[in-house]
Amino acid sequence: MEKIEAVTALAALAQDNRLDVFRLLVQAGPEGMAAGAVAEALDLAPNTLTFHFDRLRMAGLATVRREGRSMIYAARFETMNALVGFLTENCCGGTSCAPATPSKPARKRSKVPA
Amino acid sequence: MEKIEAVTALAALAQDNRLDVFRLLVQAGPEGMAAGAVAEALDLAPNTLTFHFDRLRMAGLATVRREGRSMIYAARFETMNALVGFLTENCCGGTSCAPATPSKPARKRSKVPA
DNA sequence: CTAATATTTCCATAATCGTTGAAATATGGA
DNA sequence: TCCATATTTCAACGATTATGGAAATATTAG
Repeated sequence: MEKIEAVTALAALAQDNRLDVFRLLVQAGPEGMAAGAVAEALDLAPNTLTFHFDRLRMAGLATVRREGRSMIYAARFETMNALVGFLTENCCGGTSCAPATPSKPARKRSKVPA
Repeated sequence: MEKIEAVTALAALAQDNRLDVFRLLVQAGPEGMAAGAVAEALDLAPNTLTFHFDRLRMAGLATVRREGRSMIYAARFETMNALVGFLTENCCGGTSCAPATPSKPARKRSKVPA
């Protein structure tokens, strides 16, 4: 995942209501969930919800499909996985989130291995 | 990690320059890095940098200490680790980022039966 | 003390954000 | 067809954001 995609995905999740929406979609699983059901579950106005869905979709974190009168939104797990991967690789020490690569052997403190 | 902390941390990382700053701090390791060094490395104005450092600190993603005339900023790996944990737990299927509730082994395409 | 360095604080500004209300669009049913 | 349902689009608004310039603060050197 590129940095710009990561920033967009992070921004998409960095909002109270939108994070709730995404969590709900995750819980709903791959089958997804109708916009109306999300609106009712989270008590959000339909137009506000459309705004948040758009953000999630532009960030690659959700997909839509029409089913009758309803729009069914579903989480894109692949993107979420890539985001977590990006954060782990780029914003953590390495595999786990440990202090990164001591460029030279630390003098004062001895580093705890693993 | 609470949801509100996660949102704050996500917002702190959801900005181009700030993500760069944090990544640099991660690379710098626990010893941290002087504000001026970050400014030079990323070509950012000192006041702009202070603004971004503040965000990172308020999100618990960085710490400061004074060393002579310099302010040394360091990444808070613990918070970053907690954030990744939050995302994995709450925004993914479970341990990894797999589709939640695989009630059935996902055939090619099945219409919603409910 | 004064001067230089390193960083922060203050004020201003354009841009973006999240929400609302009203109107528009799409679908399915009588 | 007309009507109800489901969702989107549009226009507007106050709030927040990221950045810039100028001035203030803290520390060290001379």
